[in-house]
Order: sequence, then structure tokens, then C-alpha cells
Amino acid sequence: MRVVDGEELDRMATRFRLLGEPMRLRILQALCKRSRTVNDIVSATGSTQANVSKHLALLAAGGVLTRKKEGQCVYYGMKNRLVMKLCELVHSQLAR
Amino acid sequence: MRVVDGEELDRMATRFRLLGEPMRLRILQALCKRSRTVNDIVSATGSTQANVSKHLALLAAGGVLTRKKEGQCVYYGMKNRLVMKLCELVHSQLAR
DNA sequence: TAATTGTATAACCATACAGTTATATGTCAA
DNA sequence: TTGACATATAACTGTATGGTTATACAATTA
Repeated sequence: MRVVDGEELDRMATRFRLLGEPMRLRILQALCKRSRTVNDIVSATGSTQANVSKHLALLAAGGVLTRKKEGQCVYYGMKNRLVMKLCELVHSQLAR
Repeated sequence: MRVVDGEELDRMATRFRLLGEPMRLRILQALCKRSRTVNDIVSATGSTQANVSKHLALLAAGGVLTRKKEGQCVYYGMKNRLVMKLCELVHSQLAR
């Protein structure tokens, strides 16, 4: 990594911290294959609707998830594969 | 990423969170090229000795840094290149 | 031994934030 | 319009943790 200025380090830290919550990783896992509604994710994670909604808002604001409203349902999905790449990398690193 | 159990998600989240602090990223940058003493890192980061020591202890406990005592100096260094790989990946992802 | 230097740690404070409960907002159907 | 369902948000609580200050511990030197 090149030398990086303070603001960029802040952004990097923010991204890492966004992934530094088990519940958010659980959510990402649930969205790994396809987009899902909030309720789907609530079921998949076993958390409460309010909690899931908050995490989804954070992940979307952080540029990790997309958000698409259809009727009264809201579909969240992976913005791209890059974040899953990160998760896989960490996962494989820990398997040592 | 395969489906991962709760404990593994916890470990992954812990690793991500470990990288989710600007000061710790600053420390990693300082150690990118070579191992350094605590005082070196204090100078490089501009933080206090106590604060740096605490972060170094966390990074070492988290398996990111190595620790080698020589005389009254303690050298910390990157355990391997994998973490820098992560940082580079995040850095490049944010550059969009 | 005493003084100095390098590092770690304890105690404390302030802040951030995950989770909860309750409620608001929005959308559809009857 | 009313009711039911889906989602978001506000208010609150408890906990974790980054930074600071002071001090302890360890190694070197005089």
C-alpha cells in the first residue's frame, strides 16, 4: 500500500468497521446469492426488524448495499462482488 | 463465501474491527516496510506512547503483528503480507 | 545502587454504537 | 376509509473502547 493521507485512512477504517459486526456479516451472507426484502433478511438472521433495518441503512449508506423499493417491499442487494471478496480473503486468512 | 457459522463470523468481525481504526492503520503503514520499535512508531504516528502501546498490543494479540524484544527495545512487525493485501483491496475499492 | 531510557499497564473519561421498545410512515387490499 | 402489512426511525440503555494521565516494570548505564 502506498502512503495514504489521513482522510483516506479514515475512509478505509470506516469501511473496515462497517464489516466489523457479526450481524452485518450475517446480513451480507444472506444477500450473497440474491437481493432480498427486509423481512426475508429478518428471518434469515433471526434478529429484530428494527435492528436489521438499522444495519441495512448503514450498509447502504456505506456503499456496500443497493436499495430498491418495489411496492411496499424494499429489496437490498450487494452493490458489487468486491466486499464478498474481502470477506473471503479474511475468512481464508483466519483458516490457518 | 461459503455459509459460515456464528463463531467464524465473530472471528471475521473481530479481524475487520481490528482494522477499523485510523490510528491502527497508521501503525500498519509505519510497519509496512520493516519492523520498528515502539518509539519509532510513536514518532511515525504522532500519537502518545501509551496509546501506541495499547494499539500494538491489540494488533499483536489479534495475530496481525509480531513482537520481538531486543534489549530494552521491542520491535513490532507485520506477521505476513495478507493484512496489507486487505488494506490495498479496500483502498482500491474506495477509489471509485 | 541510582538514574535513565523504553515499554506496558491501570484508572479514568468520553464517545460511539448495537440492540430494544414503541411509534411513525408508506403501501396495498377490502 | 379502515385495517393489515412492510419498513423506517426516535428514544433509550448498556457496553465496548479510544485517548489521556500517571505509574509500574524492565533493561541499560554511570
